[in-house]
Amino acid sequence: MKILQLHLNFIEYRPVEKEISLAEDIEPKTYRLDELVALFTCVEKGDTTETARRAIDEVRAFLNKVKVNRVLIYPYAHLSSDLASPSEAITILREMESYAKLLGIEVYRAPFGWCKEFSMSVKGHPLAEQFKSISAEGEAVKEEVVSKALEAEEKIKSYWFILKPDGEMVPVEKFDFAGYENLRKFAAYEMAKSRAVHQQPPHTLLMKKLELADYEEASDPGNFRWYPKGELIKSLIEEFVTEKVIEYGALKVETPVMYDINHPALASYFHRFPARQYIVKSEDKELFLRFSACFGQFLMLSDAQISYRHLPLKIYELTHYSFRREKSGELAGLRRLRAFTMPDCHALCADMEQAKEEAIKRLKLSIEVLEGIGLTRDDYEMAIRFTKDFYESNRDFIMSLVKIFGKPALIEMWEERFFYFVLKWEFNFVDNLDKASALSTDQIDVENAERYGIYYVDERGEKRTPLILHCSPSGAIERDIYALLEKAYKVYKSGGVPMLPLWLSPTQVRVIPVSGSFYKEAESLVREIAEHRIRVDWDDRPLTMQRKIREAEMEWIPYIVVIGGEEISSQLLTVRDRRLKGGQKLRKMRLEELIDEIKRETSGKPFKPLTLPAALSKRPRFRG
RNA sequence: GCCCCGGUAGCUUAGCGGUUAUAGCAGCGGCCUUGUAAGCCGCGGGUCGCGGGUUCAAAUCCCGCCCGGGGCUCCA
Repeated sequence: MKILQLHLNFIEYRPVEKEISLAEDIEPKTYRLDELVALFTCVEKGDTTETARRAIDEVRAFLNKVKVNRVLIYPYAHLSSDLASPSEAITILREMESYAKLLGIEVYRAPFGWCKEFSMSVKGHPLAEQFKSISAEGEAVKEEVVSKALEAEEKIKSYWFILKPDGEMVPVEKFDFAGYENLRKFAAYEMAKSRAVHQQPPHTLLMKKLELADYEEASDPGNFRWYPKGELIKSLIEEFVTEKVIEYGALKVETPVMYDINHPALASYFHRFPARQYIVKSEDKELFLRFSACFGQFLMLSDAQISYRHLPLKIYELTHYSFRREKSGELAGLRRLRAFTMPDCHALCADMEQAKEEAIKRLKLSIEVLEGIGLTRDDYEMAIRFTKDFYESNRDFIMSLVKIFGKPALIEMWEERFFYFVLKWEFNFVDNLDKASALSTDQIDVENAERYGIYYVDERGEKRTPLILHCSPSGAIERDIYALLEKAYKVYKSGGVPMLPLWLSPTQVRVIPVSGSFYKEAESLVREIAEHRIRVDWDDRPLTMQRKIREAEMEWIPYIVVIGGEEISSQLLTVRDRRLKGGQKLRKMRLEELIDEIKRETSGKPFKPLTLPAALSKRPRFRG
């Protein structure tokens, strides 16, 4: 017996005409049921009333789980090629019905032998769609989940290890995590993934308080608004990542954000995860919003003429945005969004040797990028995932990844390949709630070149399929900001002073005149500093100096310069340095020294002006 | 999507069946103006998330929806 079990919002069906003479008598009107579990049932040769009862026992366990007590038994022959005879089938279906009634289930049965039309709405939770195969012999009942991805997940067998930089591979349960607290948390999160935390993630409070970003109720959940300061930080990181990837040698392109659901090259991708897409209905077609830059770039590459001389060929796009309609309960501040900004760099490689060589370069690139953004190796943990086959023939390569990273890494090894890649690594940030999320990642893809018809021509003039690496050197930009804010909060929690890297601080220098009589001097100081491409502003509001300093500190401003009579007569500035503690906070320095110090510390990083007025009295408040 | 928790002024919040719904910060008006984390006085400001219901009476109780947080699950 085969049962397609669906948890429904509703179903409507209408018997249209009898298909066989044995068909049951019934009034041919429209029947409707709400909030139920439908059992599309196919009776096979060899099924008995015993099979029927066992099937209902199975179903009842599920009903308890989803707290539903209404069931529709719907004869559905299309699930098997080994059907029982109609008379047997009717008997068994009736047995299911009466046994279910006996168990106190509210049960309905659609008529057998009719051609019926029906429409229904299936619920969206992971257990809503299940396929059951109930055997006649009474052996264990198999339960399969219909979604291909979930099916793959079931088959997957993972073996977890810690790989040390010296090359030793230790099963996770035998590894001594002393001194590797962060790695322990990461491993625990990856392997168990169940942890009850009832706390607002700290970064969501900070993103509002610092006027960086906020929820936008008028949009879909997980689509954010960005205030001027947040937009500045975000676009600075975007530009930095882009500069680094271009320096690495990638070709920067731009591709559409939406694609035709019915395009042959994309259909298989789309239909694999239809519930995760945003759909846009246009005049005569349906389009889905991209969840990564893969399609656009692959379609472009499949039209390109590529020679082995061009390889490795690197292509890059910064997606504004990528869309993933994550389930509402999965969204979390800037950590998990439905619309996010994702650098995506692919590399076509001639063969595995070239792919490995290139992967090493990209690993180093990713470390540099995170370092530049302000995350050191203490802030993230490495995971490497691969198939057993790949491991056996590429041990040295895997070791070298860990050696470059320089800390023990979490290893997940799969018995067989069910994704499109043979290896992938990630850097994962562990936050204040002990949640881990991936930042940088790279994958070795052995499948998509063929699927998209991407070829290169080798030395002998023959068409060959390249390998494709998929790398995001920083991960989603929003997630980088999440990591910076969570890191700042960690510092704060342990008694330190939270701040952003100088090159990302919206205001780098705040000038505060001691009183109204020094506004002129303050303004000209601001002009002078701004000429050096430093983000400087000044507090011209009618408040006390103490108050202005307090507010500048609450904005995490790295340098606060107070200007009054002393500074003007001595030609020395009094600079309050956020990084210093207590009595040491105040430094006496010449203007040129301050400028030099800032230029030195921000060298190699992009600069953008803050799009807010330099005079604070002219600034609106976006929040509180 | 399901389960649990929450939503009161721009922000943080008191009130949790019974006068005209608290307060601080912010905003606006005025006063005050020299040394490193909150100067003083006054004035505005509320569809108590939205919709429905129960009640003589609802911010308060019930139902549905929206938004946020957490969990389940998932992350191509």
